[in-house]
Amino acid sequence: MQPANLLTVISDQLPNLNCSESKVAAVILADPEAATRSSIANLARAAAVSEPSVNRFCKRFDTAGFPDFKLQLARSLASGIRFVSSSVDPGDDVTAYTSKIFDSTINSLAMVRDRISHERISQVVDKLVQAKRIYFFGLGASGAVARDAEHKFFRFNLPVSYHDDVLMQRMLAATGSAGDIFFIISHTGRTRELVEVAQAARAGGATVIALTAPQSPLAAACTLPFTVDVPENTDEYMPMSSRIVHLVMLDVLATGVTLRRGAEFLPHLERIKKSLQPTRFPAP
Amino acid sequence: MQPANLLTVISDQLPNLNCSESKVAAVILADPEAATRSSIANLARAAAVSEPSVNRFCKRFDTAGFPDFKLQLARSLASGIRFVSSSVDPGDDVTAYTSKIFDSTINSLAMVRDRISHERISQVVDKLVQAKRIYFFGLGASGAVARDAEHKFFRFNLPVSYHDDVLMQRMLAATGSAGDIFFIISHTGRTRELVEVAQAARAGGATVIALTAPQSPLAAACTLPFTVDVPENTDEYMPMSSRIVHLVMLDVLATGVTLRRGAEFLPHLERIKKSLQPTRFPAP
DNA sequence: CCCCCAAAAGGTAATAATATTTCATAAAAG
DNA sequence: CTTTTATGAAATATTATTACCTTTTGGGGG
Repeated sequence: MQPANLLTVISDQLPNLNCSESKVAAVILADPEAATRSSIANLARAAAVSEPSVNRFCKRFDTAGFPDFKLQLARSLASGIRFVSSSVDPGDDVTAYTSKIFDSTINSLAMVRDRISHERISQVVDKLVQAKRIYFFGLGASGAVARDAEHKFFRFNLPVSYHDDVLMQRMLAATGSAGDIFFIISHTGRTRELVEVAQAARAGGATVIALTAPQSPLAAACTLPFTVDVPENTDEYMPMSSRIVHLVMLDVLATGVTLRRGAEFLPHLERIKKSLQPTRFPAP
Repeated sequence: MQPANLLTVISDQLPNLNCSESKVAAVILADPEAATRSSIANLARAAAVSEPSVNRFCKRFDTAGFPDFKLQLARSLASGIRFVSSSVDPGDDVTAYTSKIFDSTINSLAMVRDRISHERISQVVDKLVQAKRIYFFGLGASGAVARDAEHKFFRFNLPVSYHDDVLMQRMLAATGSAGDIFFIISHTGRTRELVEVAQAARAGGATVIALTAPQSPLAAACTLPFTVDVPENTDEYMPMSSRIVHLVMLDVLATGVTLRRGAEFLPHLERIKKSLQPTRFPAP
């Protein structure tokens, strides 16, 4: 959707530029941020060329003119900064690592948002709506995700549980049958235990949905793979953002199911909400 | 620090705007991308106001004028943060509710990122680094957050546990003493049980940190309130994004602690990572 | 209840800033 | 010695800003 980063394009084209154009390029690449703020006269002066030269430079890069060029530049800078600064260094101070972690999480979410198959979400919601019973399975960090999922799906008035105990998972999988959904959550999709659980559940005729990495053994082993591609953090200091993405995906699924249930389901939700009131101090 | 997203700022200010300013805001929010491309005359016409009104609008939002405003707008658009005006409607299709949920989550994160006190993060990290023992407490959805926190903090080689059982929480709070940290997570901060637990733990000399809403009874009851202000979703269909924000805040804290521990701590983390290898299928 | 004033909001038109085009000239290539 | 290409000066067009004027609004006295 977004065209290639303007700064990259400029530096790629650097050898093909003529004298005054490359002077302009040099000034812009030296401080792109400043370039977005200056006027054409300013920039021309800084590059020691005439204003029309700057204008020609802009048009060369498929922009309508100088103002449009600045706009595009600002855009590439904004998206660029966030991608570049995504890993935490040992020397980072609070401000630095805090925004890096937030930015990288936001990026993962934005990326998945733009790439996720809505078709597939629809299919998964279909299955969940028809389910007689749902099990959420996860281990380690994904155990917490499974627990959160249970907490969201119990509202739908059907038997839902989460399990982070491999033995329980195996036993439940062995007894699964048509109408049961085993919803398996795994960051890597390569955990042997979970793959075996998926196979066992499938053998019994149950539906197995896996929220996991694409092209993983787990995705291959289930009936309906629901894969999200979250760029792997190789950085030692960086937290896994796949957990977060998984949680949001489950929010989406739960919302899909709620909408499918229709408006007559709302009083039920309202009742659940009300039930918590006595446990709380009144709102200010 | 990154300035707040311009679109978010505009919609925050929406109620404080006068007639023509809100007309301008409406046009911009309806199609921000188009706004970055149009001239001031164009936009004024679209909003049925005069050009100076648009200019005044721009200055109200701390920009130098219309061109600068467009630049900032372009920047906000490129940051992966998309502005979301409406919440989920019963008539929404998959595409609509999926992006609404993602966008609203991303927005909450961006908002907290720009408003959080780094000073306070630092203080909390200080406390956590010095802890002899950490308990994470949460109920309901925050129980899953507490569980995730346990999974992140156990790496630091000190006794960490999570509890979502009120009786356990009470008993542990009663036995807490200096050097213990009770880290209480609550979306509303108004759960009576948790407030009482906080008071009990504090009475015993333990440090009580609460990740919760500002100005809540829980924030008042603890030694070190660590508040995040996540706009409340009044919408029936919309999931709570505070859970996600809390998880990311805990990521930040864990990263802070890791960095404090220094490089000699990395082999320890590496060992933990290696321990999982036999449980997995090899990576492709 | 009305009138008048003050303050705020909004528009018109003049002005300033900025960008673009046209055209002339100089340098390089053929 | 052309022809092409690169470049800048100046004119023009576009766009934004300012200054100033009109209308509206709301709030006390008369």
